[in-house]
Amino acid sequence: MKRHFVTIKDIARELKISVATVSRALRDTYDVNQETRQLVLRKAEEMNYKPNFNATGLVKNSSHNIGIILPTITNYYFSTVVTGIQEVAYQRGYNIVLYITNDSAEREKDILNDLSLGNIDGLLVSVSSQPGQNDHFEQIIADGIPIVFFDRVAPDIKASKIMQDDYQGAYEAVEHLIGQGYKKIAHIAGPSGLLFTERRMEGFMAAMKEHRLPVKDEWIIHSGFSMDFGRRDTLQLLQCKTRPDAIFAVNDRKAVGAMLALKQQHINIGRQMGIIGFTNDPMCEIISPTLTTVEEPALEVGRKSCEFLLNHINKKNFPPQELTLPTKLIVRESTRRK
Amino acid sequence: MKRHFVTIKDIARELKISVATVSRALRDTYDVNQETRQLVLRKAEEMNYKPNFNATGLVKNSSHNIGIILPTITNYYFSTVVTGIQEVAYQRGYNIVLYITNDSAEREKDILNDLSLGNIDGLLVSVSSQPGQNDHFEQIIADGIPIVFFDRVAPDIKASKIMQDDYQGAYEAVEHLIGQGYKKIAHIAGPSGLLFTERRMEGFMAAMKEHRLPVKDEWIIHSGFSMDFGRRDTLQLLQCKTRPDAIFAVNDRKAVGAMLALKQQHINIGRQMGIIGFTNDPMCEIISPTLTTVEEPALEVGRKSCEFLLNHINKKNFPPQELTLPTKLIVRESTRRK
DNA sequence: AAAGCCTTCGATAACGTTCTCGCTAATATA
DNA sequence: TATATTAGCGAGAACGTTATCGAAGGCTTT
Repeated sequence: MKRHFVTIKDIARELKISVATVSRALRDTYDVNQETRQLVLRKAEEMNYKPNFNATGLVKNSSHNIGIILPTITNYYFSTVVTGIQEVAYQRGYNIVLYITNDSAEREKDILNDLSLGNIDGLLVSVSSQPGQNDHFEQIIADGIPIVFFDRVAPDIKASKIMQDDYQGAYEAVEHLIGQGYKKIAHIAGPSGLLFTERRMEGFMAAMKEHRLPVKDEWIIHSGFSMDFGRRDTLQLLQCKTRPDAIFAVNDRKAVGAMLALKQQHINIGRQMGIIGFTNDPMCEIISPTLTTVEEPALEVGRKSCEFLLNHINKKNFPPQELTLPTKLIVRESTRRK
Repeated sequence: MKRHFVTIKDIARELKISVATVSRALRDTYDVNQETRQLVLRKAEEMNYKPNFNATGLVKNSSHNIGIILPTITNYYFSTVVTGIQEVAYQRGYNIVLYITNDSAEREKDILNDLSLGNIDGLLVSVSSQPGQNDHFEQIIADGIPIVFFDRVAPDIKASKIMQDDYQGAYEAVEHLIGQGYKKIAHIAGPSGLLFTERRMEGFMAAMKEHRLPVKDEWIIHSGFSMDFGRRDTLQLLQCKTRPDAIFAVNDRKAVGAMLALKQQHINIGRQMGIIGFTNDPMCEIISPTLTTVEEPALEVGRKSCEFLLNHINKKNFPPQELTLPTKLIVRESTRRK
């Protein structure tokens, strides 16, 4: 029943050298003869040696675990990001440990408190959209645990941040709408206080200004990210004194909510009201008419975030960096005027 | 920079007792006076002591990690299951380690080989749908690592298995179709060799037989789980000598694929052809007409799987069990004859 | 008063690895 | 030839915890 694993002791005994030499041979080439090194490597392979993380962790004070804190994994974007993270973590021999906040700032704080920091080498975080102080993150960084933020980044913290080009993506989205002949463009946005929400807003504003189109205050609504908020925001837009003729939604879920509301009101999507989303969730192709959107490089965001974090963990003095990945406009039926 | 954690040594020094006593006090009440025990517990609380998993793991030969092997997490069912698993794992102080196979039997095998077994206390598995031997799982179980299978279980392995009631769910789905007046019912199934695929097939057959409805061979198609397979299967069904008037799809994705194909062929969904799926993916309510389906208790499957696995890990001689959770029919527009 | 039994605790050895020393032998420098 | 330097390696401590063994002290029983 009880298994026994091959240890460096076994290798040392077989080769009649000391464990120290085996240890060195398996890691650096420092202070060890190339020949003995080869000998050890071959023997290790032959005996199917696998390092014991508990032992290395105990002396190195590390765990080979990286934590991911995010609002949810049951949507396309986040589950894809996690897939990307998993890909590189797996390659580099790290485990990922998932913490799901359900988009609650309080739960986020609880997790951070419970978190036995000794059990985590680094943290990948996408913050909750609920307003809240972010000083608990600062605390953790001060404790020496590196954090990389992705997508939903905390604006005022000095740490690496990976995002898609929200400004540019929004700009192109709105420009596309304008090119299709829409003029009165509304924006149903996410909660304020989130960096990417603001960037998309700025991209929207810039495009409108560039084409000298007016933006009414009533055309801009901040609310949550869910489909239902999209629906509600849209119904509200329909009450405007000057009714918009197109909607730029902060994400696909809200765009879909908007479409559902419009269908219910028998407003023709495309002709009477153009809709564009953000993300490129598979549901864009399921809904009818199909939804024009801005594709986000979710997989790549995941991969890069993880790579950055591992750099922070393994290289001393890897400075915090921000990385912005490009987006891509995908035109479908919901913005076809016809 | 370098943090220092509170250890049982520190507690021992403060209390002027030995580490052995502290260790005992923190775990069992065995061989330790209630008073000293209380003293230790209070001190530990006060000093904010957190056990070092590397140290316990080293002596106990465990890791507090449980592995999850599954085809993908970018769909509603699996991401929800993972959420459920995470919930109970988190509660019980276990980390979860994700391995994604992309539904490839080969990658599954690779992962199992790479898997440093010393680094995993147990495994939660949903097998790939590609045909392949499952003896590598047997090997791992023989090595003393418990496995719990969920959803896509390997039929011939002696281990705990958590599933939804696929037979009953399918039975009710088909009975619903029959109740709506459909008589020529086709089944676009998953790949054969998977237990739940077979169970749904059996439920389908039983309902048809019960109501004395004939089942043509050409009405049954085995293929993959993706939307695109659903589309292709449906186009094939439309070529049948006797065209079916309803389709029971093995999951929602295939059902949606079927709907897309039907829409493309201008066949009215509901009136000319009823459609029912399985899972209750959120997209059921997005597509038009909305999709009737059988809801799976994904979250509960995740929770229970994890609970079972932790039992296997922590209790000696916890026998392998099978658990079947109930499903629920959800009627929407795609089966409304009107 | 001796013998036996609990109860409670401490000393110490593991667990597998890395790190710090210091030693030897070989080579380079003076 | 004498002295530094260096490459290569081993001994042993350390990391935080649990397990084993036995000791001390108190109690009961004879």
